[in-house]
Amino acid sequence: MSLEQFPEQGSGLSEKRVRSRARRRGQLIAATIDSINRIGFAETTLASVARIAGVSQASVLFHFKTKDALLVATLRHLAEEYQAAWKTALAKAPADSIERICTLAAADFEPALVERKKIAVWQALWAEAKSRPTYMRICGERDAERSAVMVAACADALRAVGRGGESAEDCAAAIDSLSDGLWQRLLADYRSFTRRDALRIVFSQLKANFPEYADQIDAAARPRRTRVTKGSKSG
Amino acid sequence: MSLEQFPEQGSGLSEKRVRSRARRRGQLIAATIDSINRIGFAETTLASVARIAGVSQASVLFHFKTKDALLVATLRHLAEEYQAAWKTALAKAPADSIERICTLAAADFEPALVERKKIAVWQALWAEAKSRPTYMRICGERDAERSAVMVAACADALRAVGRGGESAEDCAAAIDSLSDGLWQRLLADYRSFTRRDALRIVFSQLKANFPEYADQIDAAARPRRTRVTKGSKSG
DNA sequence: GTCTATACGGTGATAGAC
DNA sequence: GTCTATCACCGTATAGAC
Repeated sequence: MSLEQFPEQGSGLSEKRVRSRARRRGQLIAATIDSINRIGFAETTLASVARIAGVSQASVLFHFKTKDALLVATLRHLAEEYQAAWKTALAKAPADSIERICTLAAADFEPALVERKKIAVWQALWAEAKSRPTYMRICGERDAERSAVMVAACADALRAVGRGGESAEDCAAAIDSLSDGLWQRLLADYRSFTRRDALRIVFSQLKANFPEYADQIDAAARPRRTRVTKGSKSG
Repeated sequence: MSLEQFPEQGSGLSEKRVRSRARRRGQLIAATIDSINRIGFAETTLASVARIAGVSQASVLFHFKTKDALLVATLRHLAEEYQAAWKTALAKAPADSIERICTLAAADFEPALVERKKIAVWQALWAEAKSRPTYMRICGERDAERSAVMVAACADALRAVGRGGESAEDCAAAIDSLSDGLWQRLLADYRSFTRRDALRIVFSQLKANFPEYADQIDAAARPRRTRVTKGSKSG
């Protein structure tokens, strides 16, 4: 989950140089997130990002050739973080299908992911995605892979309790759409609606959909020990 | 559900004049929706709206003093349309609590509301709302009233089946958040995901949450005769 | 009411010194 | 790499003719 790779210019740079570069880019992406969070996507300019990062406008453009490239890098960063979160969680989860469903559902609300400013940026970029093919592509890839895993887990779980005739797609769509809606609410009602509220609702809906697994779902809901361990990069 | 009222300058204008004005404003709001739908919120300018509406930029500013006023009017228009839709639906629904829940849940997906371009505008304006107090207020009012009705209906329904101990707030939040998420998906997967898919999933979740009312929910799901009758203005 | 013309500030991007 | 200075352009908004 390193911040950025540079496939464009991978060679000829000392490792130190590369890391320094990556750090700067990370700072600028963070500043972009801050800016969108504070003043919104439409109002975010190179000037606002530069000011928050404490550098000059030209410096931003030195690291990202264009404003658009900066925004795309920001979106990609969030998408990668999201993907890493659920993949890591899934890797640690038992192989049982209902456990996998619970794990995937809960992973959406890991503390690092539901930071208010990040949700704000997701919403903003996602809203713009419709008219920006590049954004759409990045977001689409994010969802496709996860969605496939969720559908498969739902199909398994349904089959295991003799409900193989029901639509696993619909089941997965219900769970995932609920997550999306709860994210939205986390952004809107951030004072009165918390991550714990969201998790409680998610698990209540899992139980409603899979009453046969009620005990297991309760058990999965209890260890609120959602260790994120995000820093661990392979290398 | 008339397009616009003019509380600011209500007097001294002939009725004809007032209506002509309202029509123009309606056209400009429609053009704004088109623009946001096509090129996104950030790229929408007075020029783009004027071009779509087929008038000059100055003409837009004659009817809406500022660009911001135009955007606020657009958001307000959508919010009023939304509110009118669920209120009308609710007025025609039986008084039974589960019927009211079904009606409210289904009202979110009336054909007039789930036009792709309208969802696109909702998403865009909602994403900006965080950094625009005025938007937030308009959206907040929209949700507060409806949410209260939904919570009350859930509380009734739960009590009626001896589950009064469960949280009606959570129940309502689950239903409403699902709707929000499904709206998002209607926008993203508009080719493969339709209004009917959304309705099917909503009703499946209602049944999962209220298995005691399965028959009634099925019955409510069947009459897909969602007449909108939107034109009827009280006069 | 609608237009054309225009003022004026801010925006993304470049040039070139350090 | 980072800065200041600068460019061309485009955004909102206004003025004034018709």
